[in-house]
Amino acid sequence: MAELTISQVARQAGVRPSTLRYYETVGLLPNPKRISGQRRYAESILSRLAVIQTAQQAGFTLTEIRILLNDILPSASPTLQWHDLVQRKLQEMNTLLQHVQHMKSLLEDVIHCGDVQLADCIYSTGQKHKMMGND
Amino acid sequence: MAELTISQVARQAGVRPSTLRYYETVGLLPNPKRISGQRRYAESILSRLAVIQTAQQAGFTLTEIRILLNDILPSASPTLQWHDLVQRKLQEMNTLLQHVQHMKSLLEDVIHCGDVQLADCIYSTGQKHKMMGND
DNA sequence: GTACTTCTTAAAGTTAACTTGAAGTCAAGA
DNA sequence: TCTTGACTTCAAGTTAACTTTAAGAAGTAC
Repeated sequence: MAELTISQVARQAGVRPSTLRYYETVGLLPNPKRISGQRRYAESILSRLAVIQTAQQAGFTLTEIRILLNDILPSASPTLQWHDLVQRKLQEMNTLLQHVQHMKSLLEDVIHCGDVQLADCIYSTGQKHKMMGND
Repeated sequence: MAELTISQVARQAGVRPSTLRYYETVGLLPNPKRISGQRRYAESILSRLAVIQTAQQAGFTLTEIRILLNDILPSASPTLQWHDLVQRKLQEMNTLLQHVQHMKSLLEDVIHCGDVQLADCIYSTGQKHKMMGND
């Protein structure tokens, strides 16, 4: 089984070596084997990194991912905490989704302002959205 | 016409006094009149702040808002730059929207993982989404 | 006149997720 | 042997949008 240097792992995972060292310091990656001081990784690190990236894309913070990887996944019965975490994150995503959609409609409204009293228009658009309870 | 202290403005606008001072230092607010060293604002500051908040909710950064308020709005023909800015921001919002929706579907997929090999499931869910070009 | 509140400034702290820089080690190649 | 390239650590820098802190001044109430 091939052992990978930090820059090989970095290239294959699409991150920088410094990112991997950083992940190590914050406890996201285990301390790898060393050969004359240099890190050597098993290939399995790549799927761990993929999990991290997937979780990141799903909106988890690195702290949450660390908890997930180190505390929840290795535990005997991860179900409860895991589902709680995902459900909570799903809630956050829904809120964020509404927020983004609100931003969009705000922009779409504002783009129909004439140029004459642009500031006034932005102001009244903001007020209108406030009225609509879209905040 | 009543003149407002910084904390009155702050309360009415729903921000902290320190935020107003900060806005002043970054050029978002003009230097207000002083009475024995203390800031006094005309009520019109409130609609300017509302414009700032609206623009912020629309996803503009403070730097963009500063440019908008100081450079574009006071200029004779703001049309082009203004529309460009809003269109670009609308693009960004659409991208963000897709991203958030992607996060959601990722989470919804992952929540259907059994507990047995959760890490594997997250990994393969991530791969699946990669395949779908949803990244 | 003193206690209290609100204001002032300038500088440093906060958060997340890294990145950059400085100074040094190590192994391989010409 | 000398150079080159990749690695090492640790500390500090980056970005955005503020917040906090410290130390002090000014106005108001009693």
